Amino acid sequence: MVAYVGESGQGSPKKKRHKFDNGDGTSCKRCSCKKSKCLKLYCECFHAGVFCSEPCSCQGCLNKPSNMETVLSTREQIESRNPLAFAPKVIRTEPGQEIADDSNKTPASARHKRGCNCKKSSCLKKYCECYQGGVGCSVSCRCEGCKNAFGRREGVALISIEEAKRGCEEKNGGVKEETIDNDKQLTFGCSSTFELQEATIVNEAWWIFVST
DNA sequence: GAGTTTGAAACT
DNA sequence: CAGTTTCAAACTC
Ligand SMILES: [Zn+2]
Ligand SMILES: [Zn+2]
Ligand SMILES: [Zn+2]
Ligand SMILES: [Zn+2]
Ligand SMILES: [Zn+2]
Ligand SMILES: [Zn+2]
Repeated sequence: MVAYVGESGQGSPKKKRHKFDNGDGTSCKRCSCKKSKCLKLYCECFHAGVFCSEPCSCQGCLNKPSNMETVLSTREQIESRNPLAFAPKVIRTEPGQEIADDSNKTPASARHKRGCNCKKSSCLKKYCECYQGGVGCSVSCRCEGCKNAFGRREGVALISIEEAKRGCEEKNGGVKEETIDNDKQLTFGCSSTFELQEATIVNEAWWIFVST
């Protein structure tokens, strides 16, 4: 198995530099778990793959080098249920170019791994993991009323025309009328709903915008 | 510092 | 899979 990344980790570059130096006390704070014993993903230290250390104010902590066996086995247990449990929350491409780039591109280089599920924060507070990570929301997010300052979730997605027609036939009894306008716009309606679908050509293929 | 709000993680 | 509970951080005062 992979060597556990401890506080004095041998694999990590030995940087003593404090991540957050506000200059006034409220800095470099770590976890303050009370019930999880720092052996569940609730604990940010455990979740980040590091042992608890000096700045932590946890109670009944078991996330220590002296408890390496339990830490590792617990970690593997959780990882077996969810292989992405300890993957980086945010995937960044380059340290420099992350913000102020893609306004409406779907791929989105820097994104949260599974997206957020914010209901009340509008993704504009650190309650939102996307916002906290400094990345915009993406199609994998299921946030409501997203106002993420780093980029809002796209309200639309692209699906292939084949997929759209298939859904139309399965759920609505088939495609009703289909018209092609100068090879530029394709329109068809679903039989039962009369819902009009408009498709456009992107990359030599028909695509339909659907709200998400 | 105490109390509230929030959404991920855990549980059923 | 969905609904509920638990949890610790973010936030407010
Ligand atoms: Zn902890
Ligand atoms: Zn800790
Ligand atoms: Zn701890
Ligand atoms: Zn969010
Ligand atoms: Zn998001
Ligand atoms: Zn969002």
